[in-house]
Amino acid sequence: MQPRAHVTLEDVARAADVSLATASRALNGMRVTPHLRDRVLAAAAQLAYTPNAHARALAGASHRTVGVICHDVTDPYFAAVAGGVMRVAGANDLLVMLASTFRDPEREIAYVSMLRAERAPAILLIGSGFEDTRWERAMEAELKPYLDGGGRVAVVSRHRSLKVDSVLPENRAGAAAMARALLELGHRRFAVLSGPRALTTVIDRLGGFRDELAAAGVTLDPADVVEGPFTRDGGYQAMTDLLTRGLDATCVFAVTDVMAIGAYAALRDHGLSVPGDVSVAGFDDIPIVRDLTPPLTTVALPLREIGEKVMELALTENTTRRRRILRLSGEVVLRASTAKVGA
Amino acid sequence: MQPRAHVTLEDVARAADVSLATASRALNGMRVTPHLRDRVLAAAAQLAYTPNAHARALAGASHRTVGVICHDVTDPYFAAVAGGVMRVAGANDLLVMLASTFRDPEREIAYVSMLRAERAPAILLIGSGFEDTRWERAMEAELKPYLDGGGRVAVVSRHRSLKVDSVLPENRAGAAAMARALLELGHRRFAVLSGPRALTTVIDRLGGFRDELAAAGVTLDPADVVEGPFTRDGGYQAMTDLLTRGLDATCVFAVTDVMAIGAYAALRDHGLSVPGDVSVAGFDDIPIVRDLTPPLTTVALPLREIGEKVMELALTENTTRRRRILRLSGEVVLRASTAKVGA
DNA sequence: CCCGCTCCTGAATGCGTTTTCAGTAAGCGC
DNA sequence: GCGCTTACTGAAAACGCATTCAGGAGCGGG
Repeated sequence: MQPRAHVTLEDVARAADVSLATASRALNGMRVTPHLRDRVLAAAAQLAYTPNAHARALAGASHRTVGVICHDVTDPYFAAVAGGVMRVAGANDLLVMLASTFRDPEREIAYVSMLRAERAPAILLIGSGFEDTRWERAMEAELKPYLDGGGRVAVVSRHRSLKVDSVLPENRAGAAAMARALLELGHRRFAVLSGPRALTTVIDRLGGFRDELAAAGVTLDPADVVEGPFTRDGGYQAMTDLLTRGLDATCVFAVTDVMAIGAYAALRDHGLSVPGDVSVAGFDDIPIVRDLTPPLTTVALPLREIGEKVMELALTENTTRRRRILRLSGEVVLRASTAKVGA
Repeated sequence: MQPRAHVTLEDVARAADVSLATASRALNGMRVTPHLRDRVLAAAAQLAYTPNAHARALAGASHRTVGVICHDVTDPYFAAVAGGVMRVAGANDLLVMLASTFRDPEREIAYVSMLRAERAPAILLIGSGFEDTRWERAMEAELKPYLDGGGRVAVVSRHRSLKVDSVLPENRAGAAAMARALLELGHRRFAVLSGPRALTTVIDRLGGFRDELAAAGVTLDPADVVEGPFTRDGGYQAMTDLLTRGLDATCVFAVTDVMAIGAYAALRDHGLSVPGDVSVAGFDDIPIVRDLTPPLTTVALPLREIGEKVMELALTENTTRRRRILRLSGEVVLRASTAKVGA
């Protein structure tokens, strides 16, 4: 009763009593006598035939499975971006091979290699890269032959480290705008919850924030910048460190919403209220932050659009002479987590 | 300067001056004279050779890309489960083809078909199915030839609709336990924020909750059960409906944490406090709910483990005579969103 | 010193499609 | 009715790799 492991085109051709070539053409909508086409289609349906994508890819038909590599599928930031990626993929009948590195650079490179083996026509890298470390070199070495082989690569937030088409949130400008907004609320003493300093995203957000403060004559003491991983617990830990050491600031800027969520928890555990005792601001505007109490002031990035754009970048030919860079700006959204000083 | 589109095994063999067969064996770690093996490996490295996964799959080597279909990549519930799936996939050198149906049953079936074409050795379906509708019939029809062809299917929360290996949260028992916990707090008048009633998950959670109340002599008026999509906005809308129509209950049970988040927002917008004016309970224990204000009382499911188990199910041969069902129980976690009545 | 066995190697085959190429039947104009 | 073009069809090659099969070299035992 066990049917053949797989129904092949040959089975369909035989059932329809035509040649392989004709069956193939009928199934692919090329010109075939209606009479024969119907017979082939009927046979295919009857046998529940599904073309073998591998054979098809081998034989030269373009294949429709792109690769996406992210740091952590679990992260709300990525989830939001992935939403955009998936919508565009779905609209183009593409399948997405998704890999989560869980922030292990070694795995990231291994995944590129696997995606290369799959002959994915495009690879998307989502999440910020390291600035100038051996990992980025290795990544470039891995990507080079892929690009040479006609593969397309598009990235989010890795403009510095990788010279490929990219979607780039205006991290620097966004952080600067946030600095201005906070200064306007009267804040003068700041603390920053920073992510790993080697990440380009951190460099830009931190730099933009600090420079804007400096322009207003406010200096950010390096001791008030605490570093932690880009996670909720990273934010919790960083905020706790700050509190233990004696927090002097009236306002805390977390370079990431997810870290801000951790900061909220740490502050609550220390009996401090937001924004009563200290104002908190984040960056990204992941969906959940508007449902926090208080809703988080943040730099709103068009997360879903970022995903859509990076996928579109990977899907369209680059006709320009240079790599394409799409800069998407963020917008400061003031919510209840930040208050006027003295108010 | 444009290198060959792709370096093939033949190129490597030629460069190493050995036969194709030897090159293949050397690369796959089969017995080959060390001298030759080194030459092949060196040539491969030098040419940046990457085996073509399609050719490999065609030639009969098992291929390592499994398929996962979910309702919405954007949903925190799925993100948490996906975390587990991805960990196990990573540990087994598997690539995951991920498809998000965005709750369109038609797309779900289309994706199964695509995954079938990709000859994925396993397909995972994550998220609850419909009870007994034409979609599930169509799904079964699509899955049948796949299973017959040796494909493996494992699902989460679809035990009724699909007769395949499954991981099954104890929805009914969990909801019953929650009912008991809430009764114990003194609540007698309840409202429920329900998802689409055709979903097995809803049937079980709602049923478990209602039956347990009934057992305690408390009846749940159908008018107090409001239905909405399994989303934050669905919860917001359902809660708002309830409030507009005049909320009589002291406690609201949302069949999903995500819906509870919407309920929080609706309550806040109506100037009601949780749990002062009304207690709220959820289901799932997605990570964010412990950072809500107040932290949400919920039925904690081992989300990541669910993902790990379903992947393991799909990866291991079913040696038993019947389909395997892994029941994972949830545990009521009382947090600050529920209060004693009259306290 | 020869036979037989073991261990490797290389040539050839097959996997399921697409696509080229050649061939055949039909259709058209004269 | 004949020659030419057009429109399909079928046979066969190619895609890149794993693997089977047969042959050859090396080795030990008799």
